[in-house]
Amino acid sequence: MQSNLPHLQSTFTTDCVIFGFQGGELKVLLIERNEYPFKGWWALPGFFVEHSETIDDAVERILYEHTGLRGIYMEQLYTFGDLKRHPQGRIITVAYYALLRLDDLESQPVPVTDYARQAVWHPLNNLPELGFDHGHIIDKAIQKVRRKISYSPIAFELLPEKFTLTQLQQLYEAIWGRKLDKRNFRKKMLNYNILKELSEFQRGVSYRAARLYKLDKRKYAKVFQNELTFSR
Amino acid sequence: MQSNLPHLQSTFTTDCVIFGFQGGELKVLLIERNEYPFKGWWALPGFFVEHSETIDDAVERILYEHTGLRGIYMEQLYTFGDLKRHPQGRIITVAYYALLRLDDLESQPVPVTDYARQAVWHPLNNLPELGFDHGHIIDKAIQKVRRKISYSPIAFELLPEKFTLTQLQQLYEAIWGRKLDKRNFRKKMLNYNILKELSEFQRGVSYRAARLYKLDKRKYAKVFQNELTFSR
DNA sequence: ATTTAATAGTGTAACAAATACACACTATAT
DNA sequence: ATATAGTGTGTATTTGTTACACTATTAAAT
Repeated sequence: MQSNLPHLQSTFTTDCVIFGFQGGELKVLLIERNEYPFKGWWALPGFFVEHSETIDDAVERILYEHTGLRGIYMEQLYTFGDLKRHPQGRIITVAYYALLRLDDLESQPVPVTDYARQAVWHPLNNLPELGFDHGHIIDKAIQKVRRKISYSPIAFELLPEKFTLTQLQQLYEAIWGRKLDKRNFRKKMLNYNILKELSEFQRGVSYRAARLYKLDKRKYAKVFQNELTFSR
Repeated sequence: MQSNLPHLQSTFTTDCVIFGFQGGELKVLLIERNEYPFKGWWALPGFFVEHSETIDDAVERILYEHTGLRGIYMEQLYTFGDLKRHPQGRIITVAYYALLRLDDLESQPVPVTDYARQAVWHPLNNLPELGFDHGHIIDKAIQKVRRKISYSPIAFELLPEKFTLTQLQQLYEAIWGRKLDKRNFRKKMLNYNILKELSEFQRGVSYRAARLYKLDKRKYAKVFQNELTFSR
């Protein structure tokens, strides 16, 4: 903010907590690092932000490098700048979180970068030890998502296009870590009038097939502006 | 996040949206810049973060330099990193907001830094044109505060220790930009049980003096953890 | 053909919270 | 004494939240 300072190279990173939902469980995509520091450790996907890209662009790039997908829902989370968080000196990281439809992935993601040896989905409730302050970043991310699904329909970013109400409920339960009443959940959710009831049903299950729903995009957009109040 | 990179000086700034409440109005402390770029323009207080301080420390320092106060409530807001936001190249800024009891200030604040010629409280609804992307940062800050007073008792950070219910209501009205019903407001606020009714009353008013209240710190702390739901 | 297992799908009563709404009271200034 | 300006209070209505249990449907196993 001051003048007469040298034109310095920016040195900050971005790290991204990528959430997915599968088998009734929330998962986080972690990489095994192939570079020092923390070589061989698990960590969040993330890298230095290039000089010519915005932070959002850098995150989109990182998401693409690790998942092969573009246009993933993402939001800035917090900027971490403790003096000791990076062994090479104080390097701040602008952390993001992203929400991903796991069924959009064709297979286990293969990162196309050098700094990651592999990328693996880990259940949120059973994470390995992480390098840097990445454990802390994930904590903050889940807290944010927990709050945000109460007033914003971001949960749908984690579900396939067509989903059952039970899947939606299980997702809320996974994020909040608490069981919900089926009848009350359905009543409330259908009352928002943001779901379109399809005439399609689940297939390949050995019990009564559930009806599929999808978002009504127009109403969804309105709700995104106005805010929901979804609690308990 | 990668190794074998030179140990570079960090070059990022922090800017702080300092809110105050006076005369039923929300105000923002702006400085008149005494340095290029944007010399002579109004802008947010903010500066480069030193290499040896955390971001929080830098913000506390900046708050102290401009208000003479320590221990002000503050929270990180967002990190802005557009390529064009700073004329000297891409310098990101980690923006914070702070809430200040204006009656704690003895007089108009005098900044002790070189880069500010003066610091002046401006009504939020009538701001001058600002340098950098600072207008945008203020927008984002007020949105955040607007949401946050719905679930967290941060409003009290803007009021004197002893306040009337009408002052509290006017503060909510100023932040939300909407009139509230007096009876409903009082019922709801008193129901949270976080206020202590004093036997003191307002003085020096030419009409019926209002009762003073203050926070019950113990109950306040609990509510801070558990969250309120204060809407409408 | 019948049974079993697994999950889908549905309604109501009780309670709590939010809203809408109007008038009497009190301190001071003149 | 009276005008002024803001304080302080209650209730009925509507809306939202909670608690709670059984029947329906399908595929698989027998």
